[in-house]
Amino acid sequence: MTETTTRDYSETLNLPKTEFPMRAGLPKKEPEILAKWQEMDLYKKLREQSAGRDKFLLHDGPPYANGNIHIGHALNKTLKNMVTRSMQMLGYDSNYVPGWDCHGLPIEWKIEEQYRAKGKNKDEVPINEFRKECREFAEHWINVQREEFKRLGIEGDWDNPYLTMRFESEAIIANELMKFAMSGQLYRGSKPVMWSVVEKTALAEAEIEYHDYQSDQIWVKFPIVEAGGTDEASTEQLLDASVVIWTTTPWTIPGNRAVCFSSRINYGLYEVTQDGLPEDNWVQKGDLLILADALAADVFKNARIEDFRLVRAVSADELGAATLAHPYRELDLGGYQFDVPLLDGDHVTDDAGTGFVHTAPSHGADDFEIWLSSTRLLEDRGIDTAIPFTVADDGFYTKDAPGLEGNQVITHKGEKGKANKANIDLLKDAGALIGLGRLKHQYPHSWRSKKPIIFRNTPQWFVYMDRDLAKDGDTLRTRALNAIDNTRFVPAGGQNRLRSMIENRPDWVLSRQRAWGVPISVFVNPETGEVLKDEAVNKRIHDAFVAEGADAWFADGAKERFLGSDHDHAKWHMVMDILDVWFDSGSTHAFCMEQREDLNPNRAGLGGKDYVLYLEGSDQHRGWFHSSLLESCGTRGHAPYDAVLTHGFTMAEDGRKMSKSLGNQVFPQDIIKQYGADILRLWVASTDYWEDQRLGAEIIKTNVDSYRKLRNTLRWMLGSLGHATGEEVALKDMPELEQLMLHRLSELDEMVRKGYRDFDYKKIFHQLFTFMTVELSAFYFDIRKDALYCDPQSSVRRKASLQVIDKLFNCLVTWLAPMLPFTMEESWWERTGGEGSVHLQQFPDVPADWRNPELAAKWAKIKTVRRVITGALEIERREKRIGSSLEAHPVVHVTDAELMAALEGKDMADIAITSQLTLTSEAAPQGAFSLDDTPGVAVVPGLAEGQKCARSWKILPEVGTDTDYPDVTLRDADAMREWDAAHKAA
RNA sequence: GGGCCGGUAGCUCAGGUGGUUAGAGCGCACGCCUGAUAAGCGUGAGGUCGGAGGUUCAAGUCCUCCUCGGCCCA
Repeated sequence: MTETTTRDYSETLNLPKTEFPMRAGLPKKEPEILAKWQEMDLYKKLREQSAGRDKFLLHDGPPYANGNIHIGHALNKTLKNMVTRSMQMLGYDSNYVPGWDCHGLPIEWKIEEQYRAKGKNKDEVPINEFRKECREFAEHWINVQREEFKRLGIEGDWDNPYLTMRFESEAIIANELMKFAMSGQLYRGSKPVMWSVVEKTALAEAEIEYHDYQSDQIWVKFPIVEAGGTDEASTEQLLDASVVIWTTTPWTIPGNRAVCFSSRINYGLYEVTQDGLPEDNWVQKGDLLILADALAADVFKNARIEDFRLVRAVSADELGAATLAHPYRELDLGGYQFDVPLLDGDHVTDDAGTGFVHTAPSHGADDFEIWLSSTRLLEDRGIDTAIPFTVADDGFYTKDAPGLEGNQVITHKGEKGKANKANIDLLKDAGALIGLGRLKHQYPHSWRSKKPIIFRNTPQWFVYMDRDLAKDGDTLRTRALNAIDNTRFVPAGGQNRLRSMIENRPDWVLSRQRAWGVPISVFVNPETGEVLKDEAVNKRIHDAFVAEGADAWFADGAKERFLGSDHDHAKWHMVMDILDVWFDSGSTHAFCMEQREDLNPNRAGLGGKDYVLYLEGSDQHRGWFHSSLLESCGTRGHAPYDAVLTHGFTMAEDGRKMSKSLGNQVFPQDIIKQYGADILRLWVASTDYWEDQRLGAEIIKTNVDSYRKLRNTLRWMLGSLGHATGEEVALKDMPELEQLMLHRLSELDEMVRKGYRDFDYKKIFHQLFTFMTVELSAFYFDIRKDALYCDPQSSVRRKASLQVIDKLFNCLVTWLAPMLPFTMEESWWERTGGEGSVHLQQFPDVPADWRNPELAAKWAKIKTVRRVITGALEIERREKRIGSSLEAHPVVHVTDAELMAALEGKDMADIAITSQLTLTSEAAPQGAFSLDDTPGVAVVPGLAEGQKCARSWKILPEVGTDTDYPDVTLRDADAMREWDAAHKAA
């Protein structure tokens, strides 16, 4: 035996050659890429590149500037970024200007909190000093969030974002408000708000804490004064009866205007049958009371009655038709002569009380709501719908509570005043009280003073929903509903959701009794509620705000300055309320989009070609989508957007809400630090964001795995392309396998473009990912490795493959760039030697002649045959007869003529990655391998004959027949001749 | 309590107008390769389609109820 020293052929192979690392190291790499983008001023290049194109404007909904970003922000901004990047690459000018919401309560709280820590009181600080601190606080968080957003790979005009607190913004917001005033849409009304007597201030829901509190509870009769029974007798019977209510706030009785019942509850007329009651008992034998059946026994117990009987049921119709008298009507106090209607209300239950709810629209949200929504019904019945101001800001009754003036509900120290006792006494005098007690329960308290709060009616500023504007029937509501019809909603369900809100919403309340915001910069006649309409005054206000910000409204001498000399200063009062922040953000289209040259759209819906999209969480149907719609419809007559896209919320891995207490929160900062922003973005791209999504450790891990697979596939392409020369092979000269890949690219191109237009990122991602793993990595690349590594440099097959891989790479990297901007840029730079940016590319034009469905159909057949071959080889492998598939020589029996036709001219050994393969149409012998779902194909496995090629590892009889290279195949011998010639020359 | 939305393998997703044994990728298990190597290839096991009724010759797909979860209201 002679020992042949075999040459090391590996250096003669075109093995993958790339610097692109297998492990990404994204947490370190991404900041470097960001720095490079900054250095090349990518944002500016994008703008220059797309100047003059049709605009696709994603108008940013402003996050609130008061803390680090959370996963919801990350999702939101990432989606927005996928929109802008993809639209830019689809050929639009897709600019993105981020914004921030800066005014409002939460920031005020933080500043107040800081005051408290220093023992300072907000009221002792001049308002503009306080506002300055709020401004600085917002500024700080804007800067923090800006960096966090940039780190996510969000491209936009970060150097010039819009801010609701910028002077120009405040000026335009005030201007928008004054438009509502000038057009008569703004009016002064009233509404009950949560009020702290101690602090003499209105409180928001979030400023309330619930503590135990001992309330006085009373059961009160409201006599029926008008009734409509089924017949005369039943009517008479009702007129002798009373409806009973229960309340824990006796002081609200003067404000009573209605009693609510529910048509879903069963009510009965009950008669007291008890003998021997003391003479001074509040309830006497023969009294007729109407109560919910479920609660009657309980009520009688509290009225100290043991014997009673149900006379008959009382229907909802009877109740709805009846009218009650206020219990104070007969007391001669004046002011309680009005009728008290019975209103059917969903909020009424029969699990506590009497089944009837005392309704004082001045003192409760439910009460106010039902009173307001019953306006028409009440007016038809001749009932005055005015809501009384029964309690002043100091807790004392006003003249609207006749007979009770001088009594206080809550004292300035937060203790119970005499109001409850005074009312209880009056009720006793009137014979209306039937039960009395105390109740310890949870009651709202001010988070600041820890003292109980009350609901009290206060003047507020509203915008009419149903007042005619330009013409009959042209109301803010009808305008908004029309605008909704003309807007595209994705997903479509959002349209109904917004519509039903607009259909049902009450008038728009704009005022807040606050300090940090844009003022309701109007003057009002305090007697009549008339609003001053003077363009000259408005202009002075606007100009001052532009120069000094809205602080100008609160500065000394503001009234004189703005009113000037044309108006009686005694007659007009400055409104010191501020605007609800929803009005601020509802005006972003006015002070950002319309004001910026590079945005101001010529909208498709309005005759132009630009397109405006709003994209936020689905909660914004009630929020930004809503307020922007009303603001724009009120001032411009149409919606500020062409389309509304919504996303769901991010849940923990178990599908429940993330919460601090459950410890199931996921922070974007943590993911970025540990894995990188592209991992987070991969999650966004892979999930169904239209619904709620889940996120947790396992899901992140899945995405990390996907990322690795995707990255390695790219890496291999880059490695192969490391040998590309750019030589072109004509489509018709390419092997079918290459043509097949181009066909697939043409199909994917269509899918990707449609997917981006539909904002359907998960579809794009899943399809591209599956394509890369199944069709590229496991099929095309696996097959072509032999040709790419071993073929001679001159091989057309190899050149065609490199050309196709180049196309594949180009398409994939650009298609994925909106989703994975960092990794695709890294790949792009690796391929181009650091030139330009993938983000400056358009999605590649895919030639029409790549599409070849006939070829695809043929190759589908080839693949079914391949499956049978690999199945057969698997058995051999399991039986340890082979290891590598190159050790095999299967005999493939194809008796199906169609399948056989598809295989015509194909090198099936290549396709099945075997060294040899025999194809025959003869019937297969007994025991040949086949698959149930692939009739007509059977495989008899066998071993490849011949020697193993030292270069390509194929086993062929020809190995040894080349005299120059006796240890390789003839193909490899040719390759070696070329290689040696080239290297000798060099 | 009301309005709207959702619940398909461990994970992420497909499953036009109801129609053969419900699919894919990832993960997992096992095997192969060792020239994509903290990689690549293959095979396999995983689902009473949230639950219960109903319509139908036939339902993951239609209807009703229940349940769990979400957003917005109250």
